[in-house]
Amino acid sequence: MPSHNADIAAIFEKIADLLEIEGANPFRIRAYRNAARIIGELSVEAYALMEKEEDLTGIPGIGRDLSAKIKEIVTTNRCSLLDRLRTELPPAVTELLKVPGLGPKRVRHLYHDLDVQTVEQLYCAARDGRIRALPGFGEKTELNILQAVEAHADQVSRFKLAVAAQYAEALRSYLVAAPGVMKVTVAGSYRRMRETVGDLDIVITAAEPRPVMQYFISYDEVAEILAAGGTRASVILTCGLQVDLRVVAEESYGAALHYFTGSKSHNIAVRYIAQKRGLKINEYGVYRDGARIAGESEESVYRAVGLSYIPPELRENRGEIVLARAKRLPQLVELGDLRGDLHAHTKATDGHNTLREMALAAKRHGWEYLAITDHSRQLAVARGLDPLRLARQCEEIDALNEELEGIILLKGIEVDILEDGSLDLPDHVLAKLDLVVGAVHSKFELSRARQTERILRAMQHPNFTILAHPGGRLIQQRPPCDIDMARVIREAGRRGCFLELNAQPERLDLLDTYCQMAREEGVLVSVNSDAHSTFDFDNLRFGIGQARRGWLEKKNILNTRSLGELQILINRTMERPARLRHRDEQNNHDSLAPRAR
DNA sequence: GCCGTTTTCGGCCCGACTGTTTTCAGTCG
Repeated sequence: MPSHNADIAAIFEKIADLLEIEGANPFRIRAYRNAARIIGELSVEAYALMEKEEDLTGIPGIGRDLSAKIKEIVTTNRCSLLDRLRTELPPAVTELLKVPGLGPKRVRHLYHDLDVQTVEQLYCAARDGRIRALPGFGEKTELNILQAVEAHADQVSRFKLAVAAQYAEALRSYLVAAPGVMKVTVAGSYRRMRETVGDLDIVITAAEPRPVMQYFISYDEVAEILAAGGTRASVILTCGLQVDLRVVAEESYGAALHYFTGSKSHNIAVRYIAQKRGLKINEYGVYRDGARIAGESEESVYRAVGLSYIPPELRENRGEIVLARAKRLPQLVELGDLRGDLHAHTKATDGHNTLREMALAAKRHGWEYLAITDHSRQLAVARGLDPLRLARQCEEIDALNEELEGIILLKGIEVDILEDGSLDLPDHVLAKLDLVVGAVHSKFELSRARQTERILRAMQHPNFTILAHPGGRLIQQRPPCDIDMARVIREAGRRGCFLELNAQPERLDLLDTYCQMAREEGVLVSVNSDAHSTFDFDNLRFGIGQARRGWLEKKNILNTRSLGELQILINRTMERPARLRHRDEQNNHDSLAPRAR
């Protein structure tokens, strides 16, 4: 089996770590880190490109040398440079870099002078007082290392976006009441809507920074103060989340916000462009010959370097800068563009609300339609529906549609895709529904070939509409299934099927890179809540965040369509409630007629 | 190690805070 992109990325990261400890050229190290990121995010496998004899040096950041190393890794599962580095340094020392306060220089000293190779050995050396004697170290540093290792043991590395949001929003409402505060914005990966957040970066404008800093570190939930200077402070909250806060003057708000939103890679690229134009960008503004020319808003920062405004979700240095220069950035979808939701559950299976409650909640969100898609019988733990119970639910939906104004319920099912790719309900049952959402809920560990075939076969069913949570992963709990997603997306395009972007905070599945692929293949994505209660509709904001990270526009999203347009796209003869049929006839909506697939 | 709207060689983002120094290196974001 050839190496996957994730394997290649891990090798490049390891090489970068080891080179850094060796004291190699920092730009060479950066090249490996860049390459690790780029390969890790690539939406197509490097080995697949090689099979097609495509030139890997066409990938930005991959030159002749790295291209050769990728080929070496793919064909031999080894990398001779890494093998050589391993003979010079024990690979475990790279673990020491993860200890806060330890960088490559200190790790090198610890290894060469004290033969410290592991975190355990580091802890013993600190406890025995051997570290303070090293040049450049002192008693305080030794104590910090001791505490960092102790804290490291039970540290949660990243927080799911929705969890971080709870802490961020509470802290934000505390901070807006700080003395003299004008603006408070949570920046960083939170603002970029990454699926997980490592820490919170908060930018504040205020005339006087010091009272704000004092107010911040007095927050009830602050467990530990890591640093607190005049304009910048870092704390750890009781939940374990680190918060970095920066206070700047009003005139620097845009520059500071840009800087603290990142990503790091995006910022480096933008500053490089500035440098080429004889400008300097820092968190206070954009400068020419020491004179401020921009920085009060992010728009002004981008304008100063000849770029159009880049929304935070795009700032990953994945090609957005080239498009911003050409003024061809996508017009990203917004939460308000949604006209309905195509995946929701009720009390009939594992949901918590009745049909009526879900319908009324959807109406309150201002939507035209809501698809009811309870589980099918195979999912016994959720009391999945058999044909009889499903038929009863359909009757209830018909009755509600006749009664309720301003919202239409669609009759659907979240049907299990069985191991062989068949669907969990008979064809004649599925044929009666408005839409069929297919999902894998078992046998996650099948081989890539079998898992891919399973899904392709399911999509070939004439009534199949949407593939739910395509990757099957649960963030930080379950890895994604091994699936050839490129093939699945192409097949969806051929069959006229759609892919779901499931907005549940623990799923956020389709991944952003696959959203980009779907967009390129012309496959529409349905951003669905998978609501199990009326509260879950609010999760759609995270789904829309992920869609925006995947460069999706309103036109790329299935459920931004009106009911009439949706009906054409999903190609079902929906039995419309009598009052709507009457209106249709009056308006002579020819375009609503279903089209043959 | 990559890259080119000055360049195939000589560049490669920038500043705050801490601790160990006694003017700055290391780390972090």
